[in-house]
Amino acid sequence: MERYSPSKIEKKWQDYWEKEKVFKTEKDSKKPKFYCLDMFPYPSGEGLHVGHPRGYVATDTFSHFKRMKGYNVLHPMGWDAFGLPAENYAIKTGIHPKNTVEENIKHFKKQLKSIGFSYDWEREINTTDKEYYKWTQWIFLQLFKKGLAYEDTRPINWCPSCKTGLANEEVVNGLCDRCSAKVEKKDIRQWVLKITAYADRLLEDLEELNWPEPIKEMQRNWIGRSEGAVIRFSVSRTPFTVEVFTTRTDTLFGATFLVLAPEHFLVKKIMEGEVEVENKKEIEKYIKEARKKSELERTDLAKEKTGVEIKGIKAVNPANKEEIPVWVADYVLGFYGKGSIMSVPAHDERDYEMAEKHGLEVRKVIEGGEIPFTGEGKMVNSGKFSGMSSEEGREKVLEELEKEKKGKRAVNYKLGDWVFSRQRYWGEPIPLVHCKECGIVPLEEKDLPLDLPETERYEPTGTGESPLAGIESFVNTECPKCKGKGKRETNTMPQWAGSCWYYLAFIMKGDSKSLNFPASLYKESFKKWLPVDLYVGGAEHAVLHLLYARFWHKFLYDIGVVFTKEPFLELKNQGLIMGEGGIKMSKSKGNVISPDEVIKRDGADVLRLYEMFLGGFEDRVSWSEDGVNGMKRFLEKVGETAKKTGKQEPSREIKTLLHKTIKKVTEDLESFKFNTAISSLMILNNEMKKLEEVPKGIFSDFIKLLAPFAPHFAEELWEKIGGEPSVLKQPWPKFDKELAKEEEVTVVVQINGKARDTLKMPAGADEKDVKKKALQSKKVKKWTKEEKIKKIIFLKDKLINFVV
RNA sequence: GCCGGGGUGGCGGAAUUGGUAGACGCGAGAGACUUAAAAUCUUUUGGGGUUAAAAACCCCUUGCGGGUUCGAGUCCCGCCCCCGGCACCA
Repeated sequence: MERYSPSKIEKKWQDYWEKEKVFKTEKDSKKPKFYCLDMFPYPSGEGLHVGHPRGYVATDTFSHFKRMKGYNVLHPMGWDAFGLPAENYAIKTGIHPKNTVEENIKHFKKQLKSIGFSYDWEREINTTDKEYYKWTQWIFLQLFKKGLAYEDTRPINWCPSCKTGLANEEVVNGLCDRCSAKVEKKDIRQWVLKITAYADRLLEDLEELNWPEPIKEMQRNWIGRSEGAVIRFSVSRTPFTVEVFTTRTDTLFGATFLVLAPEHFLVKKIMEGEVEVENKKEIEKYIKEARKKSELERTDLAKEKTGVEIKGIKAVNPANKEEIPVWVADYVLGFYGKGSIMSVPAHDERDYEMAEKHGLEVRKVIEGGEIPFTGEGKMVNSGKFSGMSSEEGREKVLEELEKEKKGKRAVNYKLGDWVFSRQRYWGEPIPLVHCKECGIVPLEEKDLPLDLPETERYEPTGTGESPLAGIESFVNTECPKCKGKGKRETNTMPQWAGSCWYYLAFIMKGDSKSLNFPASLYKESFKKWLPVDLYVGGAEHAVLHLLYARFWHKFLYDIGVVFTKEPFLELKNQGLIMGEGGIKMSKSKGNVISPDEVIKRDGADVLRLYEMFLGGFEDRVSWSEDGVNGMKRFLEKVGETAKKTGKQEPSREIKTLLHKTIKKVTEDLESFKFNTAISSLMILNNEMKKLEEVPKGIFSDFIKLLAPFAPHFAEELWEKIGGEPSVLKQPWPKFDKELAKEEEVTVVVQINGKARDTLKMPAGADEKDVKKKALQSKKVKKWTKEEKIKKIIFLKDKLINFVV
């Protein structure tokens, strides 16, 4: 048997596709558009492992399918190339990140090309190109001009290892998302984006998105909207009031103490001596200790509730005018709500723990269960509200508070503003100038891009300033407004900035190679191509890239740059590919499989087929080298079938199977069930192979069905049977409903629901005929001999069930 | 603790949404080819029973225990386990 030798034919067809621009997105096309996007990669030094291309293979297969179905498909690729690895490599070796990135991109591109992806490479983008990041800077400036970017010096997350500030989204369980170092709190001057202004829209518009439910849920949780009230407690012997946020106004009568976070402003006043208390030293000591704790330690649920009473002041419960003690405790978080809470130990588990530990009063105000009881019930000990249900009381107490101006309805979010500046080198410079006369002045559009300056020293300073601060020629500039002396902002943008709008750049590239200003140039193309119809990538970006990009898109919508509310209509997450035996692939375990090896040995088509055949697209799956071999055998068998093609008229049986296969493959592709689509192609091939001669018409349709999965081999076979290339430009086969139906069907005969026999019947046979034939069967007679048939259940072309 | 997703042969996984459980692939067994091996081809392959053997036949089987139904992997109730995410969010 002739060996399947992919290396020659794959190169041949890749060259053909490139030369003939087979996959170029059409500019002025009457076809309906389809925008099919991959999450673009960070071009790391290690290159691809077999897990990466899984999503790419799926979108590529899908893009081929859509093109054959008559769509004008935009399927682009680019590089998200700013980020820490290249910079850290530069620190170690002195090689400029620009050079590393260039090398890595070359390698990645070569790898992707060897898989034969149908990207329109003319639209390739790179976030570190000046013509690209001038736009990233431009969008930042628009945010600044609308007051959505502001300077702040609140304590923020600081990674001591990366020596930079981080966004909340980049802190995972108290650890740095990049390097897993313990994140600290540090006061540094930061640029912050007001993503909270979009909280409600980011939440509401999730409804209309066709995204995996877990991702939507993660975004909902991250935004963390809760409705309740802000209640004011006056503090005795001081001019201050303490505000608390609560969702349970109905438990106000049970608030027996107040707790402040160590970061609370009143605690600061005490430390500064503005408010006199009896135990300042004790409080000071407690705060110092709390500060030392990492976020991880502070939020450890198993930890005991610690705290110190602030002696000498009392708060007044606005519900019953009772004076209650005020405590400072680190279980109350400074950054959530008002940084202070009313403590209701009878109806909150954490407050209960605190009260138990420190001997504070527990007062029951809701009936319904064992203390601490957090459910709904009848209100008691609550003055005139006693007797109401907690749901009703919640509203009534709130109304009363509003009337007396002691509180107001409020919505609180867990989502915080986005800490947007980094004290690192390899990112987009922030295009602002600090001027003594004019304050903070934005650069003008014509002065963009603000180039990232050259330097020999990439080392982060650790002082809260970026390495750019040491480059005098960069820092010292003229104020764009008064032309006096100015100093440039030296922070850079985070990793996520470039990926917030890259899907727009692919559209823009179709209009102008160099991404010129102004934005209005691209109006028509944005209208035509947005939103992205299908977006595929890993689930790890749920609250990072996917949230940030939605935020920027909504902003661009507000300022009239784009015309859809959401950027990505449908999202799919590929499941992880594990090593053999379900172990995670990693360098240290030595079980990483490179697609290069598979391609070299078995070819790109085998790699593509196997990536799609291994299991459900969104499921976690394990790689198996034996399984790869199965795909190779499949293609070899297809090659054998091809040799038997002839002019013979197809039989009804093979026609029926073909049309059933067309139906199945089409439907499976539409619902991203690649594994079962491939399996039905195998079934058809197995049947064709049994024939003496394979009718050419049948086989040519089979090639078309195979083409999106194994494009190189399909092209080769298409040429061999005399087809004009490219098979990928052929229309997708249509199935004939009538032909897809079997002429003869297998009807299951059941006795009391148990299958006892099967009958071959002509399709459409009615109950009478089926019953007659069924009762002739020996097996049926055996089971119905003694008993009477009570009931017959009949399903046309499927089953007959005798109940005896 | 809360929220999502799961649990089907030796393995990866199918099952038209209530209708022959185990498609397709891998692996394994037997045979053919070969000096031999690999590759390839043919064939068997959920477990058990019955049988000298085979055909045929029967029973059991989708994490566990109940239920609804003529009929349950699929629906309902109660458990157990695994994976992912969130977690002192007031």
